[in-house]
Amino acid sequence: MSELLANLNQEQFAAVTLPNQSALILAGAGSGKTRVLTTRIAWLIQTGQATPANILAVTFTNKAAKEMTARLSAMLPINLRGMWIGTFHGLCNRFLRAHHQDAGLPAMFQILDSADQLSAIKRLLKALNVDDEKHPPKEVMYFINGNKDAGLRPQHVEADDEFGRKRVEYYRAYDEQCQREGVVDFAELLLRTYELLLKNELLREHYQSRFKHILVDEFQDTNVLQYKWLKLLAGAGLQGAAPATANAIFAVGDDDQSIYAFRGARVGNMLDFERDFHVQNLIKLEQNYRSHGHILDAANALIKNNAQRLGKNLWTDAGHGEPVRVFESQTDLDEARWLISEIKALIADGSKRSEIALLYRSNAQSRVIEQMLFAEGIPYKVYGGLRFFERAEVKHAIAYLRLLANPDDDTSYARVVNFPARGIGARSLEQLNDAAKTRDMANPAGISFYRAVPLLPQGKAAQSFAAFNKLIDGMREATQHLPLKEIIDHVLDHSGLRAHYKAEREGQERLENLNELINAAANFTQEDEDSLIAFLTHASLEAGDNQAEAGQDAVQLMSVHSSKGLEFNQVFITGLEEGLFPHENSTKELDGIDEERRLMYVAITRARHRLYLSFAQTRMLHGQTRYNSKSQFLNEIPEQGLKWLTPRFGSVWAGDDDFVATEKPTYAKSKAPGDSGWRIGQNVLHAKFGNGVIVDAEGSGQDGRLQVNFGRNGVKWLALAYAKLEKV
DNA sequence: TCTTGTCCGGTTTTT
DNA sequence: CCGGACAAGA
Repeated sequence: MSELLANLNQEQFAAVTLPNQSALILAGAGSGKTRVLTTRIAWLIQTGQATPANILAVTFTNKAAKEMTARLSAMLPINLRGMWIGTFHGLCNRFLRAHHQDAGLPAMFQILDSADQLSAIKRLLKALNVDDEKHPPKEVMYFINGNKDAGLRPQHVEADDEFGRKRVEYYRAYDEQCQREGVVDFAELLLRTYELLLKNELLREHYQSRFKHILVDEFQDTNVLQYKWLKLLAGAGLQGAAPATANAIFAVGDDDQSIYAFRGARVGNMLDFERDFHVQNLIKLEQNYRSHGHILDAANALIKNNAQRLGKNLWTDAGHGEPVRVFESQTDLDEARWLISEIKALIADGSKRSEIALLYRSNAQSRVIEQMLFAEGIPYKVYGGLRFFERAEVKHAIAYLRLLANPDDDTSYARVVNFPARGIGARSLEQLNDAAKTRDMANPAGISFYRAVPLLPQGKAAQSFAAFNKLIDGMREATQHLPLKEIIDHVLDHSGLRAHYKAEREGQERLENLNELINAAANFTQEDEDSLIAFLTHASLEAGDNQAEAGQDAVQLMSVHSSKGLEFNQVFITGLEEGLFPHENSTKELDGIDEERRLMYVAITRARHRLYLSFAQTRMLHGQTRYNSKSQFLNEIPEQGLKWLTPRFGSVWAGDDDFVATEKPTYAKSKAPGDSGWRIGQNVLHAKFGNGVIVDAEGSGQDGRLQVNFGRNGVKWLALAYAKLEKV
């Protein structure tokens, strides 16, 4: 016990040993968050306050869940089975597999990843003859997911115009299609689980009495539905305050690191949680064990510019360390050249390449840097590309496997019915689609492609489809009792995938990936479950690491978003320019700049010993040279902690108007009425609509109109002469 | 039905 | 500028 709690600082200790009540732990970057979470679980068990079966620990990424499990098994000499540790989606999947009947799902239900979902929606819209100019599939997808993430079914969505009604109709049709095909998308995993718990009292009470301790990692990233789900599991009721009988939720999060609002995360959940669960135990972990003082000072000073924080200040006893280095270059190419020389120097000084990270706001920025690293022969690894299970050839193989498990999965059917080519084109598939829409009493929603084949009028197409069905059935029978690895091997041969890629000139790499799939299957061991289903779930839920060239000591390139949770000895934050970081699109969203600033905060706090910030005066973007001014975030970091590597005076950035250029500059769009001081991106307050941000403007002075995004209150055009707007 | 050209659009990402 | 998505020829 004392061993368990040894070496915790005062706040960590307090958090770990809190009494059995809900608590919110504000854990700053590098403050030992994971350690507190895992030690808390171990402590609850060791002191006899909980059994493993009483624990539910939920994270956002598989990586975090694995890390937690690994650390726990190092701490506890007991079997961790019975404890539910996993991602929101993973846990919901587990729940739905166990209660698929109550949830109205087939035992073999398949999980659609985002790409599958998009193609399912495309197929649906095509079948409904929807004009995809007016309703682009991507937007329909965002609409559906946005509503599911908020816990809303089609009947809950209000639509006040024709356009809105149409989208709700598509949402409803999409849900019907998924139901018929026996597939669920990511958001559905959560929503289905939530709804089942809501309506089934027996199940709800069972899980409520089981999970006495619910622990949540990265709480600031939860969306509306995830929070509702947690409340339900905790027995906290849906409205208002939780009763005293509610289970304890131990939430760990950092509002300053909330960078996923764009995908539905709601920081406000932290405040709601405090209120709903009468949180008396708010503990701040502010001692940072990662970075030197100057780096933390920069981070603290920057994030102070955000309003609406829960408030937190990182400190360290590791000393000031080195100043933050700043480099200004003429062009993006110069920036890359400087990066290379600096990296070479660091390596020459004995730094490991894998301890050097190059961060950027958007992935497109990596190209220039990559090219130069490649030319110089410096090993590097880019994160954020295609992942293993997202590769086309792997998805094809998976589609065949899914059809073995569930032939009604139309997305998979459509994907491979003509791959490799079997003379079944778009025309034939359309015919089949028509046949599948046939409704009768037995099948009010229509039937799947697979089942529609016998309904086709005799002809060439009907024969081709029948042959394909036979192929699938044949493979299913032949592989029925084989181990997973041999199932896949059989499918690769009999589907013709292997032969297809063998014949292709550049198919070598794809073949290797298919073999890699067999390897993955061979290493995949799942105890008491149907191994094929388990493997398919694994493929959907854990897309697999990016092209990991394991073992190679390489410089790390990634977007700021993907750097969250990681740390490096030396960090370069590149492209610190207005329009790029902060990104220009962010100015059009409510609180957009604040989220960009949190992003910058995340970036800064990745660095242990040395932090570099760089920006370029001109940058090639979309084939055009853009002239940007340096990022406002640079101005928000106090000068005394900075060390400029380039001279500051004579900089062309003395003022935008003094700009001297040989080419005609293309400024970032900034039209605003006259000199009134209104500008795009400005935050404003309106008596009726509340807080908003200016997105567009026309006219000038008192004749001008401003377009303002008021978030949930909509986007409005306001005439300056009438509307009373305050700058915030 | 499969290959070649043109057009468009272009943050961030996990599950 | 560069890749993906779709429309016209072999």
